[in-house]
Amino acid sequence: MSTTQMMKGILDGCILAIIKNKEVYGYELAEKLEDYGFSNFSEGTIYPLLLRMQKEKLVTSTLKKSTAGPKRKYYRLTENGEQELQNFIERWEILQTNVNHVLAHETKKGKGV
Amino acid sequence: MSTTQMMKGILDGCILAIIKNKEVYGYELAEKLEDYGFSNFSEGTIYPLLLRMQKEKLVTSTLKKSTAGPKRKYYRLTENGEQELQNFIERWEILQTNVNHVLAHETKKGKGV
DNA sequence: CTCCTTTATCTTGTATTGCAAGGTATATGG
DNA sequence: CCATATACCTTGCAATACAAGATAAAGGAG
Repeated sequence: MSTTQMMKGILDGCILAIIKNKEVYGYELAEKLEDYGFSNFSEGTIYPLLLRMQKEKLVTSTLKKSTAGPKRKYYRLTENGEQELQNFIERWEILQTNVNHVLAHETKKGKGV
Repeated sequence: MSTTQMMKGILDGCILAIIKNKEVYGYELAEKLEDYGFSNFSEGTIYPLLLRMQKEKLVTSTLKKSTAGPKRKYYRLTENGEQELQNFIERWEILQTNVNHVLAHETKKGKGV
């Protein structure tokens, strides 16, 4: 059991949520996720994931010049992506409900963290 | 993105939580998890997971006769298992906080489910 | 007794996905 | 030309959920 495993299938949703608000590029996205508290994850995670999401038509990308390096690839949500984000939110809420229900089963015995 | 992927590393914690309260056997555990709302998962998920947890010394097992079939293997938490359950709860709370923070970023735009 | 159903466990193989490690490309400054 | 920072990509590995199928024990029908 590790934090790694708990991220499976959840990072996707978080990325969709961030992109929805405004165009972002990969490097920037990684920084934002760190700000949100998702630590210890590398570019080896984020770039393959973005490419996968583009292949699934959840996002589109546009190259734009940067002032300080190679071109940035900005991502934007497609309609499919918005739908998928909504699906993720619903699944996440159900998951939270179920897991918290199971844990309440345990913490009711008195183990306030 | 699927429900399957979102379960990674989370099922472990839920199982530990259920076992903590009272000895249960695999088949029974599967039924309980379904009651808690975890649908669509099979014995091919639960038995390998229980064996893995036993190998990691998180649980111990005892065989007991059943009135209606082969022997049942009852599982019980070890001290390591209790510790791991506490670790899981902490990780789960952090994950919830982070993901909900990201989603608030999105839902603030007005999309009440 | 033999066959079938229900209960209960285990094994094998596959797909998904997070991540470390390492590689490539562009702009600026010495 | 070379070093550094920014930015992106590829390869290979490890963890794990699950479908499909095998095994085993007990009770009832014929």
